[in-house]
Amino acid sequence: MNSNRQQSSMTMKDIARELGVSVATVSRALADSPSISRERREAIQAFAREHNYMPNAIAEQLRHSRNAPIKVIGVIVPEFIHYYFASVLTGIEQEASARGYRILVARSAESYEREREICARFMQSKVCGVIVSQAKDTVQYDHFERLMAAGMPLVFYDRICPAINASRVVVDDYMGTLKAVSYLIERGCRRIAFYGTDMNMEIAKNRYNGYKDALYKNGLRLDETLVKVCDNRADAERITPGMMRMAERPDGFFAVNDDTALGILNSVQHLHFVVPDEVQICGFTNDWRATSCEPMLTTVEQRGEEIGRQAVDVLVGLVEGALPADHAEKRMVKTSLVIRGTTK
Amino acid sequence: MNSNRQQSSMTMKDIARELGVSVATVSRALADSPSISRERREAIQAFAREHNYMPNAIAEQLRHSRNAPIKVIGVIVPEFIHYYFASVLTGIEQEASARGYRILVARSAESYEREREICARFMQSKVCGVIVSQAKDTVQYDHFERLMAAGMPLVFYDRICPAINASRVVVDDYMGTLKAVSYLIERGCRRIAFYGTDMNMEIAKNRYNGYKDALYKNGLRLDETLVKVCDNRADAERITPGMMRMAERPDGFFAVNDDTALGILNSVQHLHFVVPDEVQICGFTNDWRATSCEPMLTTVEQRGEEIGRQAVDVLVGLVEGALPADHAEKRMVKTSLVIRGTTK
DNA sequence: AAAATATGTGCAATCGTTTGCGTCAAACGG
DNA sequence: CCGTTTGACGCAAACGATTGCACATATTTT
Repeated sequence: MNSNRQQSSMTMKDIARELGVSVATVSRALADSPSISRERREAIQAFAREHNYMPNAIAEQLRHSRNAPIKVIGVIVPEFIHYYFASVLTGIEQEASARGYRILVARSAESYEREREICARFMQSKVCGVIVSQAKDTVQYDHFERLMAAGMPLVFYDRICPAINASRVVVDDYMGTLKAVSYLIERGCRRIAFYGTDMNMEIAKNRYNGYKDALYKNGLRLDETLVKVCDNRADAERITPGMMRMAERPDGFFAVNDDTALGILNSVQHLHFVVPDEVQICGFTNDWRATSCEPMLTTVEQRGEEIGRQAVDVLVGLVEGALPADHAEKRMVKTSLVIRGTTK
Repeated sequence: MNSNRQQSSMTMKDIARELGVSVATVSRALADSPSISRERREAIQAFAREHNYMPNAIAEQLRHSRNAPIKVIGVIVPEFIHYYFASVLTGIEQEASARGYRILVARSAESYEREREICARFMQSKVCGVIVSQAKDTVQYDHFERLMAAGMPLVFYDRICPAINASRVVVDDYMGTLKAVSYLIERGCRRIAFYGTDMNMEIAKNRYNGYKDALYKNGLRLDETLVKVCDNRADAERITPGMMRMAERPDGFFAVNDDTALGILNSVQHLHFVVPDEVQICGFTNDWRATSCEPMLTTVEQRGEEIGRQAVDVLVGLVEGALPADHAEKRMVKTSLVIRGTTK
């Protein structure tokens, strides 16, 4: 119905025509090439500035597509509203922008289907690489394999894909959990419950192993009745009362994320247990809510921003050739335990 | 040091050479043009599929730059980790992706300087339009004006720029606040405190007006000692105790966001006031933490996703010409009051 | 059998830049 | 005064895809 937008496209051709020179001269003048006479150069630059000429990035990219990479990174995030992913995204944006890259962002909504579509779109948008954390849903990896086969640099963060030998940046789940559970033991806990995610995600296994090893190293035995698949608040509130009514009730809880930990906290308080005197609780992430409960939550700081920055660092290395194309760089970011009121 | 990436670029030229035809024929064959013989067409298509050829988006865009817009939207967000902005971003991504657009995302970190740089980068990335919520820092608008002067469609959300007559999608701050404060009055509050942001942001004024009008309409008078500039938890915890020790202490609080409301809740509980019996509290946003406090927070649902979707709808309208280029579409998204435990 | 019509292809220009190479004039050395 | 160097610029090809037009065969019409 309506006319199309103008987008104020002043091109080199326009400048050339206006100043009666060739396009090549304009190009060189704007690139400050010494092979153009001072006067002309300055005249052209002045003219360009006045009419605020901006080079057409599309054309530049097309021209350079043989050698220079397009500085756009595709980023796939399961959800924006989770504190952890938002902080990773912050780190990614920060580092990318510092390195002169832009980011194309998409949300998988934890769905394999959407993840697939996004990969396809990234592929044909000619991004220079992809940074991704898998959807929970994802159990087949054809889309990632297709990217790799096409030579697209790929970096996983957090939720990695064990079946694919790609670069990855993860938090040190094992040590983080081991230290946290050790701390609970040190503070007097003897029966520590573990609320974890479905074991098909790599991070779930590592945290579980950290938990087990902390127990063993401290001479405690593993009681499987204390291990539950539970990774959200609602489930935690459903399961916890039963746990607390066991003959030998837990005196400590470790949860794979703060949402779950908060559910536990709420549950035990409703049952009139005193935290941390009777029950101690430790979460994982250190999100917003960890400081808005009473008492405040002891938790493992997951350092999302650092993970994001590292992911970009690896990807840019791959893209610019600092790292061999087929190299799979594996980095681990250290956690730290943030001690607050839910532990003694 | 290392060789450059391959990105497996199979071009039409490659197909043409391999099959001994011209590039034009390949182009037409892939476009399913009937002017190419059946056999050739199918042979070419098969070959392309097998070698998974993907059209070079860059080249396509360059070619179409005269008439077809580039389907990439630039999005500027102050912070990713705030629940509200994360939900707006979710809405933007969802609608954009549904309409076949991709989003280039950047974070201003509440800084005017960064906002400026981002605008410049978006400009030369040739995005088809920009969706932005201003940084708190921003008091001059030259960067936005430059975008508009260049004919770039621009849509503000949430924090609009009153000095610029651009399209905008905002939440109904006035009515949201009016309804919330009216509800507090209905539940028995007579002295309601208002914690608001610095009044140079449009949303702050509107919420304040909603507060005032709710008071007047219910025959209460405005007491300026109950109005504070305070928009975060730390400040709320600093200010609130003083308020509660006033001769005539407030019996209700309205805060411009949930973070602040939670600070109030925490403060008054430490002073051993019972919520909601002695003090009632209402926030604004309905973020994650609103359900992880005790009692849970009554708050105004801000519907970030809807705002994001509407913003994309307006922008796409502008880009594709459904709306006149110079039209400034102003939309308002209705809020709803979510009643929980901090009110009677 | 000549002319008109299909049918299937290729040529070349185009989008906006970049860049190797050629050109042309002025200046220089001898 | 002629050959060579130098400086300043233009020509044209290239990046990958699209498309109007021309061209060459076949097929049909008079």
